Amino acid sequence: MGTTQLETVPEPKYWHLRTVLSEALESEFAVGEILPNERDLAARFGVARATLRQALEQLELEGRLQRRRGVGTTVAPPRVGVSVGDEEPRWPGALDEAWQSVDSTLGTPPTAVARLLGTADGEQVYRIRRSRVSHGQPVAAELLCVPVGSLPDLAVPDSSLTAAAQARAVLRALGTRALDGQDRSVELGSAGADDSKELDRLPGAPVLVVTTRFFAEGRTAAVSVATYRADTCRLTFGDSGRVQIHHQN
Amino acid sequence: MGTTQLETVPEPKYWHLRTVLSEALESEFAVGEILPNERDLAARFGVARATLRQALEQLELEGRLQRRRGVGTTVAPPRVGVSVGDEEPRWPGALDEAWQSVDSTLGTPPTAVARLLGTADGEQVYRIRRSRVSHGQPVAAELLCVPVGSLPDLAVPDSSLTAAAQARAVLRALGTRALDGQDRSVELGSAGADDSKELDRLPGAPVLVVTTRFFAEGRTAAVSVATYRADTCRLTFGDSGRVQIHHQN
DNA sequence: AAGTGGTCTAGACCACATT
DNA sequence: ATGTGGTCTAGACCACTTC
Repeated sequence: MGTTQLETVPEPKYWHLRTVLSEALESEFAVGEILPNERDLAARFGVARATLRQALEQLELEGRLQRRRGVGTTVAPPRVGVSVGDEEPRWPGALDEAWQSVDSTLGTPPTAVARLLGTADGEQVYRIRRSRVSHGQPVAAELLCVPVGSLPDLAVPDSSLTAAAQARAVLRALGTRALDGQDRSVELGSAGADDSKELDRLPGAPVLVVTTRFFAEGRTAAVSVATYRADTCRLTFGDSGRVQIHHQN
Repeated sequence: MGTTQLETVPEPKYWHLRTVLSEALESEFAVGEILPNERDLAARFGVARATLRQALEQLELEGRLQRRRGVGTTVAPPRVGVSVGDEEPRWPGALDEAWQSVDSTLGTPPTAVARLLGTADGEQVYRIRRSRVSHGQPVAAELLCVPVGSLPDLAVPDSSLTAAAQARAVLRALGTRALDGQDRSVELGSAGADDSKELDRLPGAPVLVVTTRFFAEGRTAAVSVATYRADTCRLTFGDSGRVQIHHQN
């Protein structure tokens, strides 16, 4: 077994290590079990710790491992399927959703969001921050921006209201309007300082960014940017959330 | 400007560097422009090359940079929006799609796919590999598996047919059947040895894995696993493909 | 206090593309 | 031949959790 290494096209050590560890995870470890620490593992495989870490990072990116500073490295459970969007469009804040409002302010949107909304520079929007929890773990953080002009019937928020109450008021006002359609995109991103705290991860952690535009009366009435933990989540469309999907090689 | 560093909660160097570089990219560089090489940049910022590389990796993950061995680091264009799935389900291989069949074999599916198909161990499937090109660049590689039993009318392939012709025959046969529905999920993965070659990336490159199940006559008639380059692609649902979305901070 | 993963360093060599 | 990014090393120290 020690003599298998003469390959015609020698792959990088960390990649080979990843494969070896991957197989070991399937055959010799149970979900939740803790692995030996990095220094021991590196010594066992005869590589520098940095090289071992490169392999672990790959496996963590694939959702196979979970690493926590001060604690250790554990075998991750299969990713949870989180349903994001069905066939028919719906306003955010519909009752059956798993979102919880954590804050609501009045201010200017991030420039990327302003571009999607088509708002003028410095135009005010309601900024609602929500978080989504699944199986007791935070899985997503969202920033929902609604131009003040989209909700003419809503009184400018009273400072006597709690942030959560303000958020509810905005969502309720949105729900009364006719929704013409919506739009969605998914891309890879990395958690900023704020999101990473909400998601209980380090800054820079990989996230799946789901951007949704809501259309009403010929314009973009709201934009939601939701960041999902890429390590623990599998986004599902339709009703595939019920099914187990496992990692590929 | 050199004295701004006394922070109450000092963030990691590589993260701070990422921010600095990110701002420089927006203000001082044009798309396609090449950055100074890593050794120079590291010296300029007074950090080790490994630390600088950590910052560059972040920016590459976010689709802001593109690095090519032997060439250099360039400013990446905005991610291209690739449409994946509309409202109504449709068999793969419909005419308007941008997929190109590259191979077709008869064999057993990967275990993860077998689980989704509900096939018995060792049951044979048509395995079709396709690739998708957008703007002259490969953006996705797909493995489409169809159990032989799903297409009773199709003769077992003749070895005289080319792989592309076999693939067409399978897709055509699929298209004649009634499609009851479909199912989709998106998750983060890393490119395997085979996919990474098709996508023109190094093994381990981040990819968005889109898994689609096709239902017909009460069973899963086909499963598609498509891996999209996460660095260059933004997956769109509905008709958001027309719009520019830029990175967040 | 001890043990874990996270950050950082300063160097070396390799694979690849270009000249 | 040169220059680029990619891999790897051996060590140090830090931040965090747990005991």
